[in-house]
Amino acid sequence: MARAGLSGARLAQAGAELADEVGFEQVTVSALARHFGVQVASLYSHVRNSDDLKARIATVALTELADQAATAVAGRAGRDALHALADVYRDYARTHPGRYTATRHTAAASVLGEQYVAAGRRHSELVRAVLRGYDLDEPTETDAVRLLGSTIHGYITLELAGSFSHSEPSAGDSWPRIIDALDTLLRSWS
Amino acid sequence: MARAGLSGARLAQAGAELADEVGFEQVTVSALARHFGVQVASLYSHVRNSDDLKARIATVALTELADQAATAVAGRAGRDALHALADVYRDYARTHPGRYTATRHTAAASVLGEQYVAAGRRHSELVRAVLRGYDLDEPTETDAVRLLGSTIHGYITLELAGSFSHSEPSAGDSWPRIIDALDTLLRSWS
DNA sequence: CTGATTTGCCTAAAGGGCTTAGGCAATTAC
DNA sequence: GTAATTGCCTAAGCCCTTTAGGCAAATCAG
Repeated sequence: MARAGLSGARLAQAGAELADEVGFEQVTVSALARHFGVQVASLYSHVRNSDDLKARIATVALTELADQAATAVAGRAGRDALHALADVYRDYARTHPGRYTATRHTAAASVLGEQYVAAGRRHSELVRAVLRGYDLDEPTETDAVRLLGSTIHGYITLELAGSFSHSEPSAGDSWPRIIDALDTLLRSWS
Repeated sequence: MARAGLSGARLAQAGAELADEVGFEQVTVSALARHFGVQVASLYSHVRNSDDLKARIATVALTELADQAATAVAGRAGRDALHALADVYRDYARTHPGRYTATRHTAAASVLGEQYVAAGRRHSELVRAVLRGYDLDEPTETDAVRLLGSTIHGYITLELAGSFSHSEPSAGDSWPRIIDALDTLLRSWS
């Protein structure tokens, strides 16, 4: 019988794609086995269990997102960098909703640790790099990291959940104005 | 055999408490049946299915939170009202993490609709009431509603996930400073 | 290239959650 | 007190997870 050529990495990758199609919560060891035309038990040679699979998907997504964010921020500063960074997150969430959800699957930290945590650190560093254009002192800079993270993540989460779709203006119109407001705020933060 | 005295409302209430203990995702028809010392199938006379149960819990939580928010905002305006409102959300999430998570279980809208949606509208109205202290024109007021919602919800989500627990200052220290920054921003929003 | 070892996928089986169907007993209504 | 209703029960089927043990394909030694 021909082998399917599975591996931890291929499962994580296929799982990420599946997450975008059916939602991260619906990604299951069984569904992935069906996708590869393979018995469910066969996947357990490559992932420890369901949590491990989800953690791997989360790590793939968080790393991919960090790569895109790094590219977007490179060579920009201030307001320009802020918009570029914010847009990367929002665009990623809109094109890859399952993967975006996966990035927040924080159980990943306790299961895989290492790579997931490393990707998380890259994100923090990128936000701090953008904030260097606003010269803030500690602890204000940390407050600002948290403000940006909260607002961006919060907006994306609510938009993905459809919270903005039943009222005017469109979610896409409010977005740049809100990022601009944050830029103004950062510029004048004591 | 003595009856347990179940009802949709009691299940929703017990489910909410269970959510705070074990996490909203772990609230299951089976777990709830165990809690009442009753056979699993018995719950199906009171809730349509698992989604219905979760939607009821979400509605209980969203309504309870709206009540608390309304009380907190009553008689306050401007910065004062903003802090009071924001604190209600954060405190609720910290004391009732399972219930807070439940409030964002938006599948609830499509299952139960009515009450859940009504509670959601109350939240929007409260935020708009607070914003009346900052006189903003449309569409800026809507942008501001979304900014506040995003930042507050985002911060709470990240804090609950432990994202702020491995760095200084504490999540409790950044919070009032971030809300103050939002107050300043709203005061000067074009 | 052949034989031994490793590795990949398989079958089998057990446990748990969800859900429906149908029955008996406790409660409520008359 | 009897009849109608309602509440909880047993039984059974389906899906997902996970472990154990086996056979065959790939890989490695000589």
